[in-house]
Amino acid sequence: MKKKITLKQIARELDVSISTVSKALRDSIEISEDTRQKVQAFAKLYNYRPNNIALSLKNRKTKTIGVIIPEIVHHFFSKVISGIELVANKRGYNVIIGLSNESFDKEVINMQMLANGSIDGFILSIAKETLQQQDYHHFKETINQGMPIVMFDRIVNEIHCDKVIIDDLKGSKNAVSKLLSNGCKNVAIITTKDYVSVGKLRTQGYLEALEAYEITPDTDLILKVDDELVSDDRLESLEREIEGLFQNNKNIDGVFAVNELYAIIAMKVARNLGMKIPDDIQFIGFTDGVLSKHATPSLSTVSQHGQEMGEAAAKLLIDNLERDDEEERYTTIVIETELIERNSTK
Amino acid sequence: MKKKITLKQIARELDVSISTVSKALRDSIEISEDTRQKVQAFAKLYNYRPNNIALSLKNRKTKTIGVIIPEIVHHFFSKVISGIELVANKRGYNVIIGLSNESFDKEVINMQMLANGSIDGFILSIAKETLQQQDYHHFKETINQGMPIVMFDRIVNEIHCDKVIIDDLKGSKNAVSKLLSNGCKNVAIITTKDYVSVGKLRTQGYLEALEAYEITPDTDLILKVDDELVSDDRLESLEREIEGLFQNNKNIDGVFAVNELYAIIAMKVARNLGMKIPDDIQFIGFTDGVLSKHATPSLSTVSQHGQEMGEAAAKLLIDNLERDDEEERYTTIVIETELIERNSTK
DNA sequence: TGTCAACACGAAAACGTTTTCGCTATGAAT
DNA sequence: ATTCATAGCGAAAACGTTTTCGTGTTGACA
Repeated sequence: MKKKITLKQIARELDVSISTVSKALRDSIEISEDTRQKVQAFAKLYNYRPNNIALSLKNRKTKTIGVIIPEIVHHFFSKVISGIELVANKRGYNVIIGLSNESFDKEVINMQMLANGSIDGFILSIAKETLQQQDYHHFKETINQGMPIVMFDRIVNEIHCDKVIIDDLKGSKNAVSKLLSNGCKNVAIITTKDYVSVGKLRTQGYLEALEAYEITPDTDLILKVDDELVSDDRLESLEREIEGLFQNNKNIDGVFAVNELYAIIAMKVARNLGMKIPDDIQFIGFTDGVLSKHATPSLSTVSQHGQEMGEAAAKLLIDNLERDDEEERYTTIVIETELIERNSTK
Repeated sequence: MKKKITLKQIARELDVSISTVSKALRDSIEISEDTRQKVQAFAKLYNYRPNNIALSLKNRKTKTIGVIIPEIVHHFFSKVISGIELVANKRGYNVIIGLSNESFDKEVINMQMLANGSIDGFILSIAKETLQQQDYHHFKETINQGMPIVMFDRIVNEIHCDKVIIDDLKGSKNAVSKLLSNGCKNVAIITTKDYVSVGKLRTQGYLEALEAYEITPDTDLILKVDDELVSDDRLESLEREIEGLFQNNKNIDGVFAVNELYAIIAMKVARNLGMKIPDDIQFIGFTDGVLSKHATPSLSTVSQHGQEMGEAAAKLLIDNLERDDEEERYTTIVIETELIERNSTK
């Protein structure tokens, strides 16, 4: 087992100084051709690589990005990470992951763990609990210490930083408009409680679409589900809620759901009730994931383009990190959504 | 913007030495009650936290685990990460992610990026291309340099290190036996090419189950699909392949697929051909993901318990890192699979 | 008064780099 | 012969810690 070799060891071995070795390896003109070759050959032989930690300490930058997300077993978030990793790697950065698990405390702890010099900046999506408690001091403190943050998807206006979002309102408005233009007269929405910003916005898009078609919203057709974090028994009760929705409103002929799972479950319930998709009832979901694509019938969805969001966020952060003018100008990038039409709509 | 404060700054501010500050913060008995309180108060006021990079350099350990996986937009792998993160965090470690994207080169580059001091050890699952080329020098070198590796799922016997696997053979043998005991007479398997070790093992399990039931394997019923990495047009051709399988073998009444997607697609094809599930034909997949649970009919699967695998791998690695006896004894942990019966089987 | 332990603190090394500055020897130019 | 530029290299500082060792002051005790 030959341990990693250091400059000091090379220096001792070749009977030169550490500085000489360092310079020789970086092709400095100060060093004679002779010694340069000697050093480089030796270094190659022993497979020398500069110690990253030492470099980080010296340069006061780690070339590492911290990413905090609510969960990773989730198509959207893993897509985003995939995008982050892509541009980060291309630009010589590493990605270090923290999971908040939708918990405020874990979010804070994770950020503290990373903010002590381990990373150069954050990319994050806010935990639900944090959104509920509306306690954002940890973000403010981090930014105050000079560590840049890029937020994506679940953001909050109160915090002043770079952001990458989609136009939730427009995306859902489009989707609902599509249902209406496809002939649906009674479109229901399955959404989340309002504290989830995206849920709220998507509900608003629904309402605006109705308005554009001069339809008065019917509160009976708006189902606000308690939580997105779905355990197995929550699933059961969700099914019953949706079943109730359909039973009490026999005229429903279109459903817009603010996420993929709600839409899939609603389709299942509808089919069990004997409705034909898309003839009797049409469905559109939000967030294009593996479920939408492979469901039967395949589900039309509003794609969030998670990978692009990740790429944009990473670009924003790294550009910021490598920009030397100190002038802070925060930008918000809006990624366009895309309505992917499949077999759950006509 | 108040930047992070250092020991040196505290020392200067309070007119004591750096050593005194350091000791005071760590409650050393060398320091008088007076100065201790003064220093601690000051540190708290300025929210002092030791710089992680400096600590890493000094201690020659980073308390960070490097994870290299083929892709992250994948239920199984994200589950594993989730498990790794859980125990890593609990034990004060961070997790840094590298994606090989199934490419040999990216695997090597990623490992080099991390092996230069950024991490204390690796947890990884081998890229397909690496398995094909059978070039494992980067693993050997890493281990030789004293950096421990834990492999999970896609392993290779040639490399001597800790491993976490499932009993692929047993898992698939169980699944196929289940189909047979459910009355299936002609069970087909949809599998991958043999270079993917798990594909090979699962195929073998299939054969052993048949043997146990004294059934002679029919090569027509063994469909070896080219690649697991499925792009959209690959999907189409996969459907046609499976359709061919069914058309040419009308007697098939059971299907075992080595992953979830193959099973879902096969179910779809079968349904389109007018077969009733599970009456005419039964299905079991491998890898319990979101598709299996929410498909209609829901798919019976062999669960790999990804999260547990991640937890076990992290525990193995950290135990190794924190053990001081130098005696190397590699262990292989086998995580039990579980057959989850849903509606695609009787 | 002289000795010694205990106390409280500081200096410095070490981790592995990079970089600035200074030094010496060589040869050329005056 | 003296000056001077230059080539080639080394010493040391710096990044932020922790820890070992040394040192000065105090008070107690013989």
